[in-house]
Amino acid sequence: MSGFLRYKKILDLFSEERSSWTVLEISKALETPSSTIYRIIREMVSAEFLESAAGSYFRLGPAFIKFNRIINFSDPLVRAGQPFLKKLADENPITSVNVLARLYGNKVMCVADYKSPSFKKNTSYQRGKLMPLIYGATSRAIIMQITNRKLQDLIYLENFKSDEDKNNFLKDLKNDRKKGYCFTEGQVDKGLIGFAVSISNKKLGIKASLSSIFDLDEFLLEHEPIIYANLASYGLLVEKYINEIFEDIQKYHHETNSIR
Amino acid sequence: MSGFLRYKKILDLFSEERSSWTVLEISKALETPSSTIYRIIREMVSAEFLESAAGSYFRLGPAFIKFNRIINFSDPLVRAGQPFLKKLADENPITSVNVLARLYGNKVMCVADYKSPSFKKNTSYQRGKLMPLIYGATSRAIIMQITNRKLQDLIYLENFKSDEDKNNFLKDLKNDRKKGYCFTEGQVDKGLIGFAVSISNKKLGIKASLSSIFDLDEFLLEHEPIIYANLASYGLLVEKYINEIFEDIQKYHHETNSIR
DNA sequence: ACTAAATTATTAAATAATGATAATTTGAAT
DNA sequence: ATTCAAATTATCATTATTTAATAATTTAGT
Repeated sequence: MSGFLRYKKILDLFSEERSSWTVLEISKALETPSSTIYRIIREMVSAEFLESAAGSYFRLGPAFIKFNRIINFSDPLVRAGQPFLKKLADENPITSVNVLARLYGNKVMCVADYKSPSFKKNTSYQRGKLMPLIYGATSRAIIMQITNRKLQDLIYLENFKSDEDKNNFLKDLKNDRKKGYCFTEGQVDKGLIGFAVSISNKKLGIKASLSSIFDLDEFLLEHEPIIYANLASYGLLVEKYINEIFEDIQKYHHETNSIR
Repeated sequence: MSGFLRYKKILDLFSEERSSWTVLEISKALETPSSTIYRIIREMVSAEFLESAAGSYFRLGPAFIKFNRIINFSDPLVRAGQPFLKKLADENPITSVNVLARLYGNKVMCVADYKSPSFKKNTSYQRGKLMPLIYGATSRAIIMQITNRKLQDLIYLENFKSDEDKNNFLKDLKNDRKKGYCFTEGQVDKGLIGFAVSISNKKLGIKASLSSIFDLDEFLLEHEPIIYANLASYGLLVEKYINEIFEDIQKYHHETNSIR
């Protein structure tokens, strides 16, 4: 264990389910002597990436809140898409959860979300949550942008029930790519359905999706065209704004570089 | 430069004002050879703490969004206080911005906020933003909990206009400590006034504040008692919930330890 | 005030980081 | 497709840091 990995492995222990650890627990989990862990933890506490909690436990530190904010105000995808999620929700024919998501390692991460105030069911899509790569429209609309070779690498570790299952998945993906949008039913949350379109920007290396999730009980077939129309138009709008943000950044860098 | 600091120094370059950097720029800023920076950046990109943006620039990576979420769902202060901010806003006599804040190094950081939808003016208090230690009711209600010795260390670097200024500040702070609440006018944002109470939990090492910020133009003297009453009662409520969360955590740790 | 647990300090040995330079890859403009 | 500069990676001897066993100290709960 060396370099940044040393620190990352400790941070990765902290999860929603288990959000505080003692040095001894970390030491056991990583099979590393506690004197070493004590030293590393001390470093991370002084950097505010960890902080001590009650009873010799440690938890994640406020540095993450600070950097999260900077991302919120600077990440092109979040900046461009965030403001439209409420509008999309308001224009959808029934209550919905609306999500911007992107790749994170071999998972999909929601980077912004807006839920209609009266949406009743629980949904897994919340900002910062990692979602499975091969289930749900939100994920499909992202991975359908990825070319075959890289896709193979990405889904290498996914355990499909059978080869047939995997081939069907790939065939469906190919069809979705042609259509330009995705639909799935109950793949992530029982009783919910999802519609999604791709969001991309080559220059910024963005491969993402915009999706709306509905309660199956409220959904009627006649809603479908409106849903698709909304997603398609807001998808394009988000892409347009990403591009504007990209140009702003370019201009800014140009200015700051010529000042010197 | 060694240990975690190596990585933190790079991350600290990224700010709201300057959210993307090239390797060469980082190399210059930190006076470190670019071959070293390239190696470090590569590590951080693979850990998703940084990611490459367009034109050989790098920006903060999605790891921060993920860990921020875990904090949201696990930090006792955020968990306990977040749900009450809207209620506090709704019960205030005029539109307001309501903030939970805590110490972050020698600054004060807002960790949760709720703004009445119709609040018009801009305010500096937004989640994740660092605020000055010695200005604003939000900060005062935090530092008034700190005993003299530690307070001296904390404000050591603050530049007061004069020694008299500093002494007045300390005297006012002592008074506020007696009263149990703080009021300031226009110290952080022109045209805004702030009211705040302390939030603390000894076991969890929490020193924080709950504050309401109002537009001076809307404010009438008759609002004052209601504002104080709201802050006082919600402050106590938040402390009560922090304590319940503390006990939950204790119970959880007890269980997981006895399983083994 | 006592005690066990938590944390820090100290070390030589083991390991990793550094940075100058060379080699390679990438990407933008023909 | 070709070119060329800029970006990135690879190499490697030198230098500096990390490791982990142990001892010393501090902290926190009765």
